[in-house]
Amino acid sequence: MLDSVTHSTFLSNTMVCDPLMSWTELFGTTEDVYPTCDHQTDSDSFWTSIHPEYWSKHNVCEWLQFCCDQYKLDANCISFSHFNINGLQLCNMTQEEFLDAAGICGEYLYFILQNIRTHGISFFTDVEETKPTNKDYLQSSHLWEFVRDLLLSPEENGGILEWEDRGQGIFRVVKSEALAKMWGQRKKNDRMTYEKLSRALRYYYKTGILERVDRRLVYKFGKNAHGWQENKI
DNA sequence: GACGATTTTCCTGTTT
DNA sequence: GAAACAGGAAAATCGT
Repeated sequence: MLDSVTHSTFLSNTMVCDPLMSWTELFGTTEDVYPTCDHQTDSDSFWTSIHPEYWSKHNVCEWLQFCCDQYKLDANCISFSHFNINGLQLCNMTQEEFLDAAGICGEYLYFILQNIRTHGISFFTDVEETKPTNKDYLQSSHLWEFVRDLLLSPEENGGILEWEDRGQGIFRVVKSEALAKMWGQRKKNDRMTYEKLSRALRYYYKTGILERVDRRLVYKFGKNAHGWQENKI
C-alpha cells in the first residue's frame, strides 16, 4: 500500500493543477466542509498529535497555511497545487521536490516538517529546557544563535550548515544563499543576501562570538559563544 | 528622545 | 571572472 504513493503520484498532481492556483481556488474554504481546530491556540496538540504520515490532504494544506500565518511566510511563494497530497505523500517527497514546491519558504517549511516527523515536536513545543530547542531556533534574536541552533539540528537544516570539527566549534556554510534566505525569512527581509549576512558574522570577530578561520565559508565559535558544545548544551 | 548594541546596506579593495 | 572575504562607514532597528 505504501508503495502506491510514489514520486510519480506527486508529479501527477503538478500536471493536473495550475501551479499558480491559489489556496482557495484549489481547496475552497476548509471551514465549509471540514471540522477545524483552532490551530492558533491549539496548534501544538493538533500538529503533533497525529504523525504527518496520517494527515489528510486538508491537514497538509492547513498546516502550510498555519505555518505561513504563524511565521509570517509569504504564502504566494508556495505552489499549493503541488501540495494537493496527503500526509504520506508529503512525507515521501524528496527534499528537492519539497523545495521546488514551496519556493523560498521551502527550506524553512522542510525544517519544520522534519522536526515534527522525527521528534514529534513542532517549533511551538516546549521541550527540554537545558538545551537549545527548536523554539529557541525561532525565538533567538541574534544571528549567531540562529546559526548555532541550525547547526544543532543537523538532520533538519537541509544541509545548509555542517560541522567541520564539532569539538572545536568549527562549522561550514554549505548553502550560503539558502542560509541568507532563511535568515531573511526570519527577519522578514527578502533582500537579505549572503554578502550582508557574512558582514554581520564578521562583526562577531570583534566580540569573540566567532573566531576567524582562514578558509572560505568556514567559521568557528569563539570564547563568548555558548550553547554549541556537545556536553554543555 | 537619547543611547548602546546589533544588524543592514553599501562600498572599495583583496584573495581564492 | 565569479564568489567570497575584509573591514570602513553610515543608517536602520530595537530594547532600555
